[in-house]
Amino acid sequence: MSLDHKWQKYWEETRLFNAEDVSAAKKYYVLMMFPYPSGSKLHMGHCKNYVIGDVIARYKKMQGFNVMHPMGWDAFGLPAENAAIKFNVHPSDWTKNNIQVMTQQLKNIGICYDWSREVTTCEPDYYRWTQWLFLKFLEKGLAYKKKKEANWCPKCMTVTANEEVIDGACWRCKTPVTKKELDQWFFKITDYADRLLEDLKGLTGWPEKVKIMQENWIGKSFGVEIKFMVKETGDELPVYTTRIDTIFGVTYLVIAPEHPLVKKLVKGTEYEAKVNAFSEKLKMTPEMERTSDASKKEGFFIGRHAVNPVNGEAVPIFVANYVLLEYGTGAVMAVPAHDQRDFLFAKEYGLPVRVVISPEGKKLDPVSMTEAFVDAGVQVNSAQFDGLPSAKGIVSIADWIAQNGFGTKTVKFKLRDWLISRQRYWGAPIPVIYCDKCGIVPVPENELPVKLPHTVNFKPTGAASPLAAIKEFVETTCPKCGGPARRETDTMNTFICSSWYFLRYADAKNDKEAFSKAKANYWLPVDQYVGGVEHAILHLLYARFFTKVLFDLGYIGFSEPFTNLFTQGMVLKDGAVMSKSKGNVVLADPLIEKYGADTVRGLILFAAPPEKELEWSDQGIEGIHRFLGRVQRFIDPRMELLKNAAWKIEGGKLEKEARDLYTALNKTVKKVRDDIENSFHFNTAIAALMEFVNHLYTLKEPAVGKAKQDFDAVLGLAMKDILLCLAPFMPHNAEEYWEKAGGKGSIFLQKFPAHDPAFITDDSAVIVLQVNGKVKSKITIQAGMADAEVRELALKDSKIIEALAGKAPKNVIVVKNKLVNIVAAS
RNA sequence: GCGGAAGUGGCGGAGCUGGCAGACGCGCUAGAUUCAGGUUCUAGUUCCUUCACGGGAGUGGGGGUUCAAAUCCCCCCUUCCGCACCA
Repeated sequence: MSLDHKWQKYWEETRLFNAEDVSAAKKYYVLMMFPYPSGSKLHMGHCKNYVIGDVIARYKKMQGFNVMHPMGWDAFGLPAENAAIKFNVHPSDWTKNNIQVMTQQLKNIGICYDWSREVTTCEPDYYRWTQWLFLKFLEKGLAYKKKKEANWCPKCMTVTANEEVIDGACWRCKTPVTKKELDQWFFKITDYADRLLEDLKGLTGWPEKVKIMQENWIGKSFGVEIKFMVKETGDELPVYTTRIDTIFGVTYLVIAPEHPLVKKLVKGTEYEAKVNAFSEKLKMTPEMERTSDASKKEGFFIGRHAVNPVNGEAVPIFVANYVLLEYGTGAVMAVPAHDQRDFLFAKEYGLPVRVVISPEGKKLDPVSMTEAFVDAGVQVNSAQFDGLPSAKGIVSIADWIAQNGFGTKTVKFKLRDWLISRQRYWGAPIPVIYCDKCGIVPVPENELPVKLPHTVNFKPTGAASPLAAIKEFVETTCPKCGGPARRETDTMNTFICSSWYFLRYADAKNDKEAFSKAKANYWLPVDQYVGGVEHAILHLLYARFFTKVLFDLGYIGFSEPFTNLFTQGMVLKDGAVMSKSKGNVVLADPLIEKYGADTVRGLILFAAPPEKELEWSDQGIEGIHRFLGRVQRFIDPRMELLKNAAWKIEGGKLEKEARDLYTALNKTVKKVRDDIENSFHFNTAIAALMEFVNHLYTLKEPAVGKAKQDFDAVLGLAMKDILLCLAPFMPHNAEEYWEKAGGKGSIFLQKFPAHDPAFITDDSAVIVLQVNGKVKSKITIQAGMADAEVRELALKDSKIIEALAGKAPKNVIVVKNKLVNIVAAS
């Protein structure tokens, strides 16, 4: 049996890394974003993620924490279904098979999971609780059904959430999305917009980048909703603006072509057909195209006018492609002089430009302007507000409008409600029933789970989920009145499954509830979450939302799920992210086979700091391999010293050689600890260990007496500490030496070394001597020598005297234990 | 366009609150061990110049602050990432 397997088996059999629900030790919950069981063999990209988490888990265990490091599978979702269709197998079989393969692979690189807490989101004992959570949301009015135009991916044949549309395309398959009107289930994430934004401030353990991305996505803005009125019909037409200071510059209004009021306004007029054709066209245009060229503004007059409440002026109403139905009120007041989009549109269609904000000390000419003036300035042409700085104008005009009932001050968010229904098979069925008499009826909790039928006809049809074709599934009775009823046939977005899995790990086997409150409150929030930055918005926003809802419902006592977040850099190959579809994967197995798991782990960790992207290269693997060899060749002949090594040494009583070694050891241990704890910079931690091992090879052991005794004692400790420091990174070898050295039990039950703070500085210091900032000489002094004394020595140094060439020093700067810079006339 | 991160040898990367630029590793060169290859060990390896001692330049580019700048300030260039008609 190989060394790798020997220890992997040992860890598994001794359940060494299983977390305790009750423990005197402090808990530490380290979690990797769980993977999608895609069936691709483990490649270096995967390896990097899991090895990072593994190092943290093992390190924390050696610090005496009760560590929970679980693993599970985000197992529902389109790729399984698509692959199943392609290979003509059932998604369930495909998924199960993949899980098996991936589990083995994770074990092969020696990741220490608590497998007893494994969760698989496509299993009924998991999605039962996903469905239960849906019912809770429904109960609280946080889930609702609405007919709405939604993003539709023509390839995946389902609707998607806004968060899943990247650059106007489906985030999974990159197909440009179109719009489709369907009856859809939504989660009211907008109710939580403010808290999701506010609580970001408290997430001090999150990367700034991720917080900024969430902030932008939530997109809070302060403005005024102002009521225009359609002159011809008397309809109210509210618009939203953040630039109320420009209200007197409105020269026309623009409505989104899909706006319901538009239909009414043009009904029976010559514009009706034109508007319909226009909005149809926009609907079919992929969003990417519609928004790709910011300058291509298209639209036309619809024969109606709107009255500006502040001055009674009637301005023409247009429809145009650049106004979005979903944001604000779906209509905007156009101020071409001060908004670039309006400006371009006005120039295109010959609409008037009216300046109402003037730049300080300048005059704008509407005719000769080449772009909108969007900065702050002074109010002009703005009735009683003339002369006011526009920054004050925003406030005063808003107040005045509110007082006169022209409109109200409003806060808007870019964030929209989360569309959660999917017209696909491989997901958790939405647990509701439609009854002609009773309407929408939730499935009673004791009837959960609503099991996903094991059909073979799971190909998407386009209009409805494949479940709709399964009579036995659809036809049911109403839980309320007992009459005939139909089941909902859409399934849930898989991001729901992953929005609470971190809670399930705390109590994975519970068949009475999703998780016990006590266990959840013990284990969570997650102390260290690790994952890819690609989920900065999607998963991380949804998980925060779920946590807040569950907190409000009283199921948990915390409202943020992840205290610390670490986003690791991806592994690239030939400049692209490693992925099966790109055909640029470097598999882990062959390398593990050849060099052993520890060498592969070491290389990944040593090549770059973990947050950085890593362009894969095998170069360097020899270096790690050699290092392990050097450790072995050093320890083997000195095994007796290691076996007899003490746990603590009195530094003060050591002879010089031993004391120097002891100091070097302490510095190394401190560096390793600091690098792990402060920044997860495992690359420099490993480098420090290499440096120390190199140093050991250069040492000459004193021949006899106390000097030799002391030295040997420190050397024994040094070897022991090296093993302990190495253990989180290269666990198999560490265990092996630990055993050879007669260590009792696993090395992971030992304490990680701590440095002796009294011995981290050398007795002597090398001082750099500079003349005018250039190094001219070096001297060795007693560490901590007084500045005046060092200065004296520096000025007496022969090379310095030579460099000065008789010139008198103008100034001498002494930096303690570091350098002396002598400033002389040049 | 807006926001964020980054730019250091042939390569991956180190450089803490300003204080010897290039730790550690790869690669390369020379030597030792070896029948040979591999392994291992020793020495060297930023660039220019010099037989050498030495000297000069150097952290994307240009300015500045300072005794001293990869590090702080200003301007510019490049790359990557995110957002992008959000009114």
